[in-house]
Amino acid sequence: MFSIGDLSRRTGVKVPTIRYYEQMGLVAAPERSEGNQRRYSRQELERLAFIRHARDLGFAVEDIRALIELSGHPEQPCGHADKIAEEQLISVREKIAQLKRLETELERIASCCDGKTVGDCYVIRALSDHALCADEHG
Amino acid sequence: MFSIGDLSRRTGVKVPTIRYYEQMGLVAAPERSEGNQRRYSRQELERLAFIRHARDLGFAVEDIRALIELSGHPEQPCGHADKIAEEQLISVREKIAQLKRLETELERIASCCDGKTVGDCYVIRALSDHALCADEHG
DNA sequence: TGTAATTGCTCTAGTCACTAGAGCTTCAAG
DNA sequence: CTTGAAGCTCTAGTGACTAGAGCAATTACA
Repeated sequence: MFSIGDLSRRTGVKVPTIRYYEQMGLVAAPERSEGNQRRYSRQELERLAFIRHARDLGFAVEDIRALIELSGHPEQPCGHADKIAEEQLISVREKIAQLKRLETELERIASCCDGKTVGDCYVIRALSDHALCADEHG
Repeated sequence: MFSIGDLSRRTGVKVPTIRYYEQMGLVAAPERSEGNQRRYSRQELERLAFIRHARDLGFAVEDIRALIELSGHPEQPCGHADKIAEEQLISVREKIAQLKRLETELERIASCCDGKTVGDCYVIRALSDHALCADEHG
C-alpha cells in the first residue's frame, strides 16, 4: 500500500495533481486508511505512471481518458488508440512548424538591432511594423 | 475614429480580446461615443497591431507590457528590449527541441502498432511501460 | 421616419491543467 | 509521548482568452 506521497515520488506526479486527477475521474478514488488518508495499490501506481507518461507526450487529459477506457477493453480493435496517437503526432508537427517560423522571425529581429537607444531599436520597430517581417507568421 | 469592430477587423484581434486587453491595461481606455461605445484613434489602432504582432511571435502579455513601456521612452538604451526578444528566442528554441523529442517518440509509438486489438496495441503498451521508450522525454 | 439587423455594452462564468494557500488532522520516527 | 512531516478539504488563482445572458446603441434600408 502506498501513500499519496509514495505515489508522487514514484511517478513524478505532484501530490495536488494526483488529487486533481482523482477529482477529474482520471484515477479512481482509492481506499482510505482509518484516519481517512489515501492508500494506493500497485495497479493504481501503474495507472498513474501511464497518465504521467502520456501527459509528458503532450496528450490532453481527454485523450488519456479515452486511452484508459480503451486499455480496459483489450479485445477491441485498436484503431482508435492509433488514431489518437497519430492526431497527437500531427499536432506536435504543426506546433514545431509554427515555432520554427517564429524562430526565424525572432532571429531576424533580435540580431538586426544595432541601435543604441529604443528610438532606433530594431526589436521595437519590427514589432511596430509587420511589413518588416520576412514572411507571414502567426 | 474606429469602432471596436473596425479595430478588430483591421488588426485581427477579436472584439472581446480587445476589451480584455483594456481591462489588463495593455491598451488605454479609449474615448466613448455619446451612447457609451468605444471610439479609437489611429494611434490606438497601431498599438493594438503592435500587440497582435508580438502575441503572434509568442511574447507573453507581461513582455509586451514592458516593450510598450520601453517604446514610450525612445531615448533610453534598447538593451532591455533586446533582452526580452532574446529570451523569447531561447524559449522558442527550447520548445522546439522538446517537441522534436516528442515527435520522435510518437513516431515510434504510432508506427510500430501492427496489433489488431487493444490487447497487443503498441500505443497502449508504450504508454504503459516507459521502459519501451528509446530515450528520455518530458 | 420607422424598423430591423447588426454591433456594442457590462457582467459573470468557463476553459485547461494545474498550483497555492489556509486551517486543520493523522502518521511515523525517535 | 512528543514533534514535525505529511496528509486532509476547501477555496481561489494562473494565463490568455472565450462564451453567454440580457440589455442599449448604431446603421442600413424602405
